[in-house]
Amino acid sequence: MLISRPTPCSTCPLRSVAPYGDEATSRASEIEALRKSSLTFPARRLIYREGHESQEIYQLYDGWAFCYKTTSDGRRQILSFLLPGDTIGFPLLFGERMSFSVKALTALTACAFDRQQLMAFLLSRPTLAKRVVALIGNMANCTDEQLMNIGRHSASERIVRLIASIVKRLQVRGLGNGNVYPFPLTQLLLADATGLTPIHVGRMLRDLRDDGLFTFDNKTLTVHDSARLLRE
Amino acid sequence: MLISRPTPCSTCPLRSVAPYGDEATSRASEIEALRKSSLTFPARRLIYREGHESQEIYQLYDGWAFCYKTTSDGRRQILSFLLPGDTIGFPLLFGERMSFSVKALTALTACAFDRQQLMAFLLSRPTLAKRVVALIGNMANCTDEQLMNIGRHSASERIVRLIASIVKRLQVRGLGNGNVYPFPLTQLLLADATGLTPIHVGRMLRDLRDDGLFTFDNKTLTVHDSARLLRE
DNA sequence: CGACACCTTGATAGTGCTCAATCGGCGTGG
DNA sequence: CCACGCCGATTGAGCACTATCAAGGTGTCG
Repeated sequence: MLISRPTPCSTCPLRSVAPYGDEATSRASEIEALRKSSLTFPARRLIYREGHESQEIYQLYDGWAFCYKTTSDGRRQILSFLLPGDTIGFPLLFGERMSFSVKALTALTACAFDRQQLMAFLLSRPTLAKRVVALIGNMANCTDEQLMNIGRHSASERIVRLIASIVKRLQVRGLGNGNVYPFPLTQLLLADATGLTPIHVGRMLRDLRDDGLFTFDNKTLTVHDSARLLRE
Repeated sequence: MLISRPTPCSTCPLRSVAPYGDEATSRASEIEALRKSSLTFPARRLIYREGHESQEIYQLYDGWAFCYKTTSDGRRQILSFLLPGDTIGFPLLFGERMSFSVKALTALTACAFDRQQLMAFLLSRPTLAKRVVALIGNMANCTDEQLMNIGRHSASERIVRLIASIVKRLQVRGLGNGNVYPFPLTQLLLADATGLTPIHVGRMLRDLRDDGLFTFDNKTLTVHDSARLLRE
């Protein structure tokens, strides 16, 4: 847990993968002892509020969530999406206060850890500490990528890159089936993540669909031109 | 060194402050032993290139630098500006490869550390390790702020907020004199940091000047309405 | 002096936003 | 079962904001 597989190029801040066993489960027994009750959240439930404290960190088992900040006048910027296996509330590892809000996007199941216990455990194991440190580096890099994406790309490029980054992460985790992936995002969420208007996102998605890149409806993404979507 | 003062709201990723002694200099003697030769870079000198390895981390004594990424077609996104006291190449603390480039903005003087030595030292001192960890949290938060700034604010708001964040950092470090601050940024640099065009940045700066917010010329920023610039 | 970097202005084009209306799906409650 | 409300997607028309292109001006440095 809290271990990052080498996700080739994902644009995901919080990225502790391997929910169901991988090379890191050698330590599984010790980690299992730290797990508190597993629990569920309904869709749209606020999990953390920006600026608030919390002693609990979660690992996402199933479902999606997203991290965001809001401006004083109500505009929202989504910082990242959390997929199964990700850690919810990662910043609580190095501070007791969340710098952004997190909300459940779908109904989700997760497992809770005590912030301090988990941190103490991770720091007590040098190899784990190293992995956490590498993970932090990845997180920072992904945020930087997103910054460049929003700052220096056109509307349709932003959408393509955001979706590509999510698809890559889904692939790494073995979610999805061939060219078909679960994809519960709405146009409003895509807009808030890319700095665009939901209406304009809709237009761009139509263009991309007409272009034969991908289609999505009914919370399912179907990639028709995988090479073009995922190339750089 | 590598200690972050509580900078109220700065938008600065790499933020190890206190170049010339503060509460942390209690450990100064130990740290001094780690310092390698101090050195200078001319303006516009590339210090790190994205994707390359390096064993040296620098602490900036004097002058400005900036971190950036470039797209395949040459567009540039500036991620952050580095001020005197900041650490150059912070990501090398948790990885041997830089995920972005760093360039000297002005001529600058700095002091070198060996990456591994420094990391080992910081991790061997629990109180220092804690500070590094807090610093990482701050860095992430500042990048998130910048993401929201670019994603959800108008051109002039972006510029105001970017400049406000820099002014706050200058204030914390005691750089600047009353309402006058050193400010070596060009309109092109502001554009690459805010995701705008240099020409448009110029127009917005004119409007802000006409509005009586601030003026800047000759690498000097004069704030006329400090309350309005720094509010929120 | 020439070369260069930087700033400024104008005219024009285009990208993305705002506003308004329609439509379908879905859950809730009568 | 249907009515209703809400959410989300889609379309059109018009506008605002930002980019692009072109030209000229200033300062600095060799």
